[in-house]
Amino acid sequence: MGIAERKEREKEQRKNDILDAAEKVFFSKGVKEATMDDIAEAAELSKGTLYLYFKSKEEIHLGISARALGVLKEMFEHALGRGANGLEKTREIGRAYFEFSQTYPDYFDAMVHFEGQDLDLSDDESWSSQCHRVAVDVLKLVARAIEIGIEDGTIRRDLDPMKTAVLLWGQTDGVIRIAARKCEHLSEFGDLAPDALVEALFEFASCAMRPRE
Amino acid sequence: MGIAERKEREKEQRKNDILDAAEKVFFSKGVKEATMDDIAEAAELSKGTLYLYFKSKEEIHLGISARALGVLKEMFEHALGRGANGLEKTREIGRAYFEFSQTYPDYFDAMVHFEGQDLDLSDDESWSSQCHRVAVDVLKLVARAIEIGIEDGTIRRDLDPMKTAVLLWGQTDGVIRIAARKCEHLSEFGDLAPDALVEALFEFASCAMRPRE
DNA sequence: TATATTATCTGACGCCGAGTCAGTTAATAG
DNA sequence: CTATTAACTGACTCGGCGTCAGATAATATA
Repeated sequence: MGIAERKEREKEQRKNDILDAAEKVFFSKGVKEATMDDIAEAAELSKGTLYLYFKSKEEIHLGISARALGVLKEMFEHALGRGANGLEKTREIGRAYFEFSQTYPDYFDAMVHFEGQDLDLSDDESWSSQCHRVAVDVLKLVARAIEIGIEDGTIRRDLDPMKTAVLLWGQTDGVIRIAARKCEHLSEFGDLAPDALVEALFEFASCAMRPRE
Repeated sequence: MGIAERKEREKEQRKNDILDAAEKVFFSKGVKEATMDDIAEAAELSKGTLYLYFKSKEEIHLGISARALGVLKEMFEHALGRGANGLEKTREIGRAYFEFSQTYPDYFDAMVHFEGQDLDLSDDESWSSQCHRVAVDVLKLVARAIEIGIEDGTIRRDLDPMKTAVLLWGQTDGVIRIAARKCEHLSEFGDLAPDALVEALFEFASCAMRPRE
């Protein structure tokens, strides 16, 4: 009896459709301004139906955050395949992060939103947990690049991969946020173009991670 | 006729009283959960009166952000007086930032909230502009520490003070956020205690800023 | 001191949006 | 063809933000 499975698939499909609609609405008029009725209309469903698939507007938002993290993870996977050595791979991941923030600014915001949550992991099936799992995967990719660097000698042996990954993540995240949001307001203090700022960060980080000669 | 001035002072006082009340409410039950009626009650005023002093709940929140930034600025000023040289002063400022986040977590959150706004500086008197001005002051303190370092030779000559200040700010901000919010959820991957993470960041940054021998 | 004018304050009310639920419709089982 | 279950609906409730006509207090004027 394949009916149960089909139903299951259809249910997943519905969720996806709703997220598609929510994305359109959120990204066009802003998350705060978007109403559940807007989303319902865009999804061609009644408001009540939305609540059969998502507990709240917040859950929908986190659903989009999960998508964002998925995209980021994919970009990191590609980046990991690029650089010639561990240090370069790490840098490629950093570049991928910046590219992500520029190419998918709305996804970037969604990711930022997730990061701002104090997450409750009690329910494994919640979007919050979903996001967290992907975020951990993403971090592990960074850690992997660092490990490779340690093995091939382009990165200091005394660094702990995971700890350094968290560090790099935090640094890059912080700098990109400023670069993305505040640049224009600081232009009076010289050229602080986003890409210049981010490249400077990579210089800093590379310098700190390279083995001392 | 000193009446106008007295009135002016009283008006400022009222604003402060309202912010005091709002702080209590925001910090005890959370910004999202707090209602304007809660604040009105805490301030022993009617809700309508709040709107004579603040345009919206959001404005009150930004008012608190401005306070937070004020506290941070003061802490940075003290830190600037501490270290023996420019590089050390820069590090002291970093430490002050971490201390700020630990000592005044609610102010830290308020500051984060401000940073998340896409700020409209059209109105010079708005709290948004107020916050921005103090934030720029704060950045300038960092830049000053770097300048001192360049002068006394503890920091590379080729770094632009303001650009580097922005960079350090972003990095530190990002790492502290993760350290503050996400540590417990990453403990499975080794010891990622906030202070250890932040110290590692300072090591990184010092390493990158020091002149190459 | 009595009265007019202005500044400050009030809280009931309008409005809007999140989330609910009793009832309808469609799909599957018997 | 009917019974049962699953999927859907939209009118409704509830609660919070922000408003405004009117009350109250402070100051100016006669």
